[in-house]
Amino acid sequence: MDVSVDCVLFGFDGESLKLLLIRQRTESAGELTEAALQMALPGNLVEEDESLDDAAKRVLSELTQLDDVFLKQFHTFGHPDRVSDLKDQQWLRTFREEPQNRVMTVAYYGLVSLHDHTPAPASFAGDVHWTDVRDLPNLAFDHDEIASLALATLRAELESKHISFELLPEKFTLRQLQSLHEVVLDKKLDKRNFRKNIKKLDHVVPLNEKEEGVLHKPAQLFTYDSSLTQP
Amino acid sequence: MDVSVDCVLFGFDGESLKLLLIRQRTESAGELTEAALQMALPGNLVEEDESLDDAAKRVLSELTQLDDVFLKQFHTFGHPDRVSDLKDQQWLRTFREEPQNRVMTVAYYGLVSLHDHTPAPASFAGDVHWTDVRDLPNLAFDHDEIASLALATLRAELESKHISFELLPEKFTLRQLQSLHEVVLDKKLDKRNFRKNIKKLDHVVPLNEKEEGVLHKPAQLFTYDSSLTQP
DNA sequence: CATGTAAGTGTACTTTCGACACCTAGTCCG
DNA sequence: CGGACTAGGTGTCGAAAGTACACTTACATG
Repeated sequence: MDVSVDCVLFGFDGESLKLLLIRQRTESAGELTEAALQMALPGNLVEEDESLDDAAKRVLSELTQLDDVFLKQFHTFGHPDRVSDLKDQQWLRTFREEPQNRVMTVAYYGLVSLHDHTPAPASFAGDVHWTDVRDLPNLAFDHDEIASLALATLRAELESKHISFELLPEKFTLRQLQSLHEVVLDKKLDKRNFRKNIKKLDHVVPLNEKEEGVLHKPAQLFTYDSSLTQP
Repeated sequence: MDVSVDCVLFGFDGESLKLLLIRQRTESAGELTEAALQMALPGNLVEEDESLDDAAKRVLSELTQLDDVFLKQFHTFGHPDRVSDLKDQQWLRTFREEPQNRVMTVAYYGLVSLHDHTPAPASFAGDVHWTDVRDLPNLAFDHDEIASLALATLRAELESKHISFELLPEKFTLRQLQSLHEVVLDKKLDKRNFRKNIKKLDHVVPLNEKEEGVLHKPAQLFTYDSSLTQP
C-alpha cells in the first residue's frame, strides 16, 4: 500500500480565504484527456525514510518554495478505491510508477499569509492557482472531501489554537485580524467586542508603528509573540 | 510501507477509566525474551481491500468480540523508526511476515461501557487486560504517545461531541454521567451545576424508571436519544 | 480647509458560570 | 416500627462573560 501526504494550503490576502490547487496536465499522445481540466490538492508519496510531517513539509516546499509554513495533520483518508476513478487513473499513469496501487493519504492543512511572503507557486509543478474557498471546482480523487474537512477543521481550531496569525503578515492591524476571522467563520463580528477580546490575549502585542499608505486614519500595528503561548 | 490501525479502547465501570491493553507473548526457543512483559495497544495491519474504519472495527472485533463500538480516528503516526526498536522487532518477528518493514499506524479511540455489554477480551488474542489509565505501564512501540494523545483527545471531545454516552450503559443515572466526566476530566464537578447543564440537553431523556438494588434513595434513569443530535 | 474613510473607544443589558446547604426516599438494622 | 445511614434531588445569588449599539478622531486627498 502506498502512503501519500496531501496539503490543503490556505492563504489570506486581506479580502478572502484562498486555497492552493494544482491543475493536472494530462496529454496522452498529444491530446488533452478528460482529466486535463481537473484540479487537485498538492500532494505526493511519502518517501521511505522521512516522517509524515517531513513529507508534508517537503511536498509543500517543492510546490511553493515556502519553508516554515504552519502545517498540521488533521485526518487520514484510506478508502480502498480513492484513487481508482478512471480519470484519476489517467492522470496517475502520467507520472507514477505503480499508478494502480492503493494509496492512503495523510492530509495536512497549512496556513500562509499572502501579504508579505508571497509564495512562488509557479515552480516546476506547473499550473498552480489560488482559488477562493467559496468558489472551489470539483477536485480529483477524494480531494473535495479532504478540502471540506480541512476548512471545517480550520474553523474549529481558529479561535482555540492561536493560529490566526499564521495567515497574517508579521505586522497586522486589528481590522485585518477581524476580517480574517469573519472570512473563515463566514459571519460578521462586532468591532468593539472583537477588540475587547483581542486585548485580553497576551500574545498579541501592540507595536509603536502605524499603517502607512492608506487614505484614512492609519491603524496601529500589532504582532504576535509566540513565546507567550500559554494564557 | 505497511499500514496498521491501533485502537485505544476506553472503558468505564462507574469507578475509573480503563484502557484495553494486550500483553505480548514472546517465547523464542522456549524462553521468554525481554519483550515478554511489554504491553501494547491492540492493532494490526490493514488488509488490502478494507477501509481504515473497517480495519479498526475488524481488529477490535477480533480482540474483544465487540461490534458496534464507537470508534474514531484521531491521529496517524508515521515516524520511520517507530517499530524498529530491538524488543519491538523481537515481538514482530514472532508473527509478522516482514517484521522489518516500516509501519505507519492510523490510531483510533474507542469507547465502551463495562456495565451492560461486557467485552470478552480473552479471545484468541490471549492476554488482554483492562488497565486503569492512571496506572499505565510502559508500552511497546510508540504506544505511550498514542495512548496519551488518545486521552487528550477524549478529554477535549467529551463535552463538545456528545460521546459520554458511549461509555455508559443504555440506561444510566446522572450520578454515573457525572462521575464519568469527573474521571475523564480528572476534576470534581458541582452536582447542581452539572445537572443544570445536562437538563439543557435535549438528547438526554428521563425514563419512567428508577435504579434498583441500591441501599439508598433510588435515582431516576436516563437514556440517550441519538436522533436528537443537533441542539 | 472641507470631505471622505476607517480607526478607535464605553456603557448598559442579558446570559452564563460558579459557589453553596438542606430536605427526601429508600435500605438496613435493632 | 423507628432511627440511622446513604445518595438523590433541588434554587439562589453574585461574578463574569457576552452582546448590542453610536460617536469622535486622525490622516489623505483635492
